[in-house]
Amino acid sequence: MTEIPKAYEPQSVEDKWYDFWQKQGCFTADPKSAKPAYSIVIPPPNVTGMLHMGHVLNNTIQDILSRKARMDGKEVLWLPGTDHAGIATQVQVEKALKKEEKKTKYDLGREEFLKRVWAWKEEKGGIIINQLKKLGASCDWTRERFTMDPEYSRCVQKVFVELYKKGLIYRGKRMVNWCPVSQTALSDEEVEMKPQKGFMYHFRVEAVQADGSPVKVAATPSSQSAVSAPPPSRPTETPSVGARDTVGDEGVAATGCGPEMDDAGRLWLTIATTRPETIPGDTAVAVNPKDPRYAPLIGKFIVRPLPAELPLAQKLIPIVGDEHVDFAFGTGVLKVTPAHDKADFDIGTRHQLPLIEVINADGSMNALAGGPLAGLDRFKARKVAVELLKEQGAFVEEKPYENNVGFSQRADVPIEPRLSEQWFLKYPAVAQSKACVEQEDESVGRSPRQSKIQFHPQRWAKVYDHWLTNIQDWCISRQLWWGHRIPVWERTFDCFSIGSVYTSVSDLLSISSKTQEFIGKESSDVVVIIDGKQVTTDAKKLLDLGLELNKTDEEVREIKVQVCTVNSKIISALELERWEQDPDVLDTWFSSWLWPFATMGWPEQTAMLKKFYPTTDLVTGPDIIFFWVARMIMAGYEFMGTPQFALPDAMPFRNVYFTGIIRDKQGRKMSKTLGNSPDPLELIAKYGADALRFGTMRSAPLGQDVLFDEKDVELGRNFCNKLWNACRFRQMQSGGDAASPNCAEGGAATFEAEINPELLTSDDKWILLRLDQAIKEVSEALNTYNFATAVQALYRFFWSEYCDWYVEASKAAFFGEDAKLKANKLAVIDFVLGNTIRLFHPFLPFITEELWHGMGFSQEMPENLGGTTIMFAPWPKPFSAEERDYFGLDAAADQIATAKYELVGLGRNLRRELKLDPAKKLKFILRPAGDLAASEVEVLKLLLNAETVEVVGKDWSPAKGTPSASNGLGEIYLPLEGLIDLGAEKARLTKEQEKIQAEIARVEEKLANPNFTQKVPAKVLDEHKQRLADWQTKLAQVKTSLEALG
RNA sequence: GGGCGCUUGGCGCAGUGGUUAGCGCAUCUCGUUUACACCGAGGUGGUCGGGGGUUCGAAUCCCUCAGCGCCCA
Repeated sequence: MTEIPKAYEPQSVEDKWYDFWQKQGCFTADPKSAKPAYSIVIPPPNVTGMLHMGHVLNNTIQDILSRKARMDGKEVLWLPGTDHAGIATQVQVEKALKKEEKKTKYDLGREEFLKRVWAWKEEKGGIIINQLKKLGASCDWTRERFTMDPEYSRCVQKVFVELYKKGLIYRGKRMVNWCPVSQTALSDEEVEMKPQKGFMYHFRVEAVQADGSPVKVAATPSSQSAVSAPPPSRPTETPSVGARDTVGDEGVAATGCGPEMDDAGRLWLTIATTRPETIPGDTAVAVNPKDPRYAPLIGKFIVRPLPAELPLAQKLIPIVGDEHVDFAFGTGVLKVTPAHDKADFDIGTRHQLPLIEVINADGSMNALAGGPLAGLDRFKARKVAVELLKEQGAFVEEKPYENNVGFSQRADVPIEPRLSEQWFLKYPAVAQSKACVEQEDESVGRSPRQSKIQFHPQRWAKVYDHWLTNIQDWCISRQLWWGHRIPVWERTFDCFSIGSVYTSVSDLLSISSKTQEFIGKESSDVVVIIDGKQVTTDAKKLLDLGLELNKTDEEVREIKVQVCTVNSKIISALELERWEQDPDVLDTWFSSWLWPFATMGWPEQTAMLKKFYPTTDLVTGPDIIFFWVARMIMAGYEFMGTPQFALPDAMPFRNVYFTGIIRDKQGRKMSKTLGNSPDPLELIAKYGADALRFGTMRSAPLGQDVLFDEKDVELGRNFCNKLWNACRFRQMQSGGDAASPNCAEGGAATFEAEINPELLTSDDKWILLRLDQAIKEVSEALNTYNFATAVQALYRFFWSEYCDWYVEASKAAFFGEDAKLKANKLAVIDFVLGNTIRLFHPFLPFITEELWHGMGFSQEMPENLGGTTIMFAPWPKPFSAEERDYFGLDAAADQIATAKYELVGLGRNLRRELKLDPAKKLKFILRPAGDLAASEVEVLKLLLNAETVEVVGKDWSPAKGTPSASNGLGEIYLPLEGLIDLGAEKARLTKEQEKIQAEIARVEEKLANPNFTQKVPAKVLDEHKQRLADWQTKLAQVKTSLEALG
C-alpha cells in the first residue's frame, strides 16, 4: 500500500473532484425532477470583476445552502452569471484603449467601440466565473447567464416597452445627479454622501429697486444696523431648503445678519454660500416671507456680483419670498441657482425663475460664468470666484465648514446637479412590495401559509420599508455606450403637414401592410407617442386621434413622434426611414432587477420558471438592498404577478440573507489603496478552498461585519488536517496496512457497518449522543441561517468531543486484545465519521468528498444517495426514540462517561500540581463510588497515562499524605511514598475549598430568602437545592483530599 | 435631524431573566505517548461601556448618558 501523507494536501484533491462533479452533471438542475425544488440565483458579479473576500463569503454561503438542500433531497438550482456593469466596464475598456492605442471611444465610434467591449468581455469576462469554481461553487454552469445575452436583452426591452405603455416610464428634463467624469446621469442610489471640509463664504450684495436705484424700505433700518429683531426660532415643521448643507451648522449661523445700511444710505445683504462659483448662475435670492429682517425686501432686487463685466441691468436679480428658506441657516438669504442645485431648481420652478447654466457637462465653467471663470474647472473656479468677490469688495468672510456632498459612487468625484433630459421610471408594484416583506412586529400570530419574504437579519426589513415609503422616480437612462440601448425611436415632423401627408399611424411609421398585420397580432410590442400623447397603432386616421396636428403658433412648427418597440420588423422599417434611436442606454440595475426570472426564460412560462420560481433564498450584501433587492421584488410582482404565470406568490424569493461586509482585522473596509484586501486565490493556493470557506464562515456572525484575518484560514486548514488525520487514524485501526483515507480498497475491505448495542461502552454511547446533539445543532443553525453557529457546533463536536475524548478513549480498546470490542468500536467510529463527513460536506466540499470515497462510505450507499458522490448523500438525522432505545443511549451512560473524563482531568491535575514527570507512567489507585466495568478502568488508565490503575474496595484507606481527587465516579489516589512536596497541591485545594464555600454561601443565602423561595418557580427552586447539594458534595471531596494529604 | 446596529478577558466573538459568564486566537508552562507539532496536556486573564430602574434574581428587560459604526435626509 502506498504511503499516505500525514497532512491533508488540498491541491491534489480539489480540481479532481470539481471536474468529477461537473462531468457527472451534479450541479445541473432538472426542471422535470419530481424532487421538491430549491433555488437560488447568484447576485451576478460584474463581468469586469475579480474575486474578492466579499464574493468568497457570499458564494460560500450560497454553496452551503445549495449543498445542504441537495442532501435534503431537493432538486437544486443555483443559477450563476454576470452582469455587464455599464460604467465600470466601459471605463475599463476606455482606459485600455487610451493606454494601448492612445485613442478615445470617440475616435472609434460607437459601433467599433462596442465591438472592443465585447472582445474585452470575451477575453476577461470569464475570470471571476473560474474563480468561483476554484472556491467549489456548485452552480449550474449550463445555465450561466449574462445580462447582455440576446435573450436577456429582449427581456429588458420588453419590460421597457411594457412599463412605457403603462405610462410608468417618461422622459423629462429634470435635475439629475450628473457625474462629470463618467459624463452620465446617475440614480439617487448611486450618489454617496460624504462629509467634506470646505468653507462657507459670505459676500454682500446691494439691494436695489428694479431700475437699479437704491432701495427705499418703509421701515428704514437704523444706520447702525438693521438687525433690530432677533430672528425668531426656527419653526420645526418647516422643511428647510439647504437642509443638506446644515450638517454641523452650529457656528455657521452668521453673525450680523440682516440688511445693513451704509453711510451712503445704500442697503446691503449678506449671503452665505459654499459654492461661490455658481454666482453667475444665480437668478434670484430667496428669503423667508416670515422673516421680519428681510420680508419688506421681497419684490426688490439685488445686484449680482458675478460676472462682473455685465452691465448693471443684466446683473439685477429679484428677491423672492419662499417659505422653504431656513432663516436660521447662514444669513437667512439664499442665493438661488436653479440650473445647478436641486432645491434651487424647485424654488426656481415656484417663482418662474430663468435658468442660467454656467457649468459644462465635464465640470468646467462655460462662457456665461464670465471671462475669468470660463473654462476653469469648477473647483478652481471656486477659488477664482472668491478672488473676484474680493476685488469688488463684496467678499465679507470665509469660515471653515463641513457639509455633506454627494459623490459619484463610480468615479468618486462630487456629483453636479444638472438639468438634463432623462428617462425616468415610476416604480411599479410599490404597495405589494411594501406589504410582502415581513416586519419584526408582525411575526407573532401569523399563519405560516401566509407567505411573506423573510429578511435575515430581520432588521433590514425596516430599512427596506423606509426606502419604499420615500421612494422617488428612478432615473434609468445613462449617457453611456455599453448597455441596453433604450428601445425608443424618434423623428420630428412638420406639424402642418403631418396630418395631411400621413393618414394613419402605420403610415407614419412607414409600415407596410404586411408588417401591419403582424403588429395587429402583437400590438403589445409597440407604443407610439405623438406630441407627448400615447396613441393606438390601429387608429386609421391621424386626425381622429384628436391631436393638435396643425399648430398655429409660428414658433412651434415641429411635432415629435416617438416609437417604443422591440419588434424587429418595425425597427427595420423605422431605421430605413431614418428614425433615430435614443442614444442612451439603461442603468445596469434596470437589467439586473429582472434577474430571478429573466434568467429562466421569461416572458415564456417555461418549465424552469414553473419549477424554480419563486426562488428559495437570496444571499447578498445590505449595500445593494435598494439597488437590487427592492427592485427585484417590485419587478417580481410586476412581471411574474400576471395571470399567465398563475402564481400564488409572485415574489422573486422567499428569504433574503444579508451578509456582513468583510473588513480587515482592524475593522477597515477592504480597499485596493490600503492594500488590505487579500487575494482569495492566493489563499486557496496556500491553504485550500475548504480552509478558506471554513475560516470565513467561522468568523461571520449573523448580520455582522466580518473582520477577516488570515489566521482564520489557517485555522480552517488545521481543521481539515485534523479531519484528515482522524480518518487516517481510523484506517490505521482496521487491522491492515491499508492505512489510507484516500485508498478506497483499503477502507472498504474492513468497513464495519453493524453496531452491536450489547458491546457499546459508555464512551461509545457518549459520542453517539454528542453526534446526535451536533446533528440537531447544525441542522437548526442552518435552518435559521446561523452559519457561524453551525461551524462552531461542528468544530466543538469534532475537535473537542470526538478527537479529544472519544478517539483517545477508544485507544484503550484498540491497544487491547478484545477483537469483538475493537470491531464494534470501529463500527461506532465509522458510523460517527460517516455522519460527521456528511455534516461537514456543505462547508468543506472537497475534503469530505475525498474522504467519503477514500473511507469507503460511498460503497455503502445507493448510487443516487451518496454512492456516486457525497453531494447526494442524505443529510444526517437525529436518532429516533427507537434508535435511542436500541443503542441504549440513556442519561446513565452519558453521566458515566462525563464523570470519567472529569476524573481524568482531576488526575492529570494532580500529576501536574505535584510536578511529576509527565512522561513517567504512574500507579493510580481508584476507589469507585459504585460498580465500574473493567473497560472503564482501562480507559481511565490510558487517559491518565497510568502504568496501572488499581481498583480497591470501600474499606481501603490511603496512607497519610497520599494525594487524591474525587468526583461522583469515585476517588483516585497517587501513592507516592512521601518524598514529594505537597505544598502546591495543598494550596490549590485550599483555594478550591474557599471557592466552593463561597458558592455554597451564595446559594444558601438565596434559599434562605423567603422572597426567593416563595416567588420562584418550583423548577428553579429544585435546581438551586440540587446545586447546593452538588457543592456540598464537592466540598466534602476536597476536604477528604486535603485530609488525605495530612 | 431621523433610523439601525455595536460596546463582554490583549484581539475577534457566543451568550435575549435563573448553575461557577462561554468559545477561538494570542499569551504562559509542560510534552518528539505508535492519527495529527497544521498536535496534545494544563495555566493566566472578565466587577459584561457609565448611571438609574423593574425583579426574589439582570450581561440579558426598561430609562438615561457616553463612545464607535452604518444607512437615510
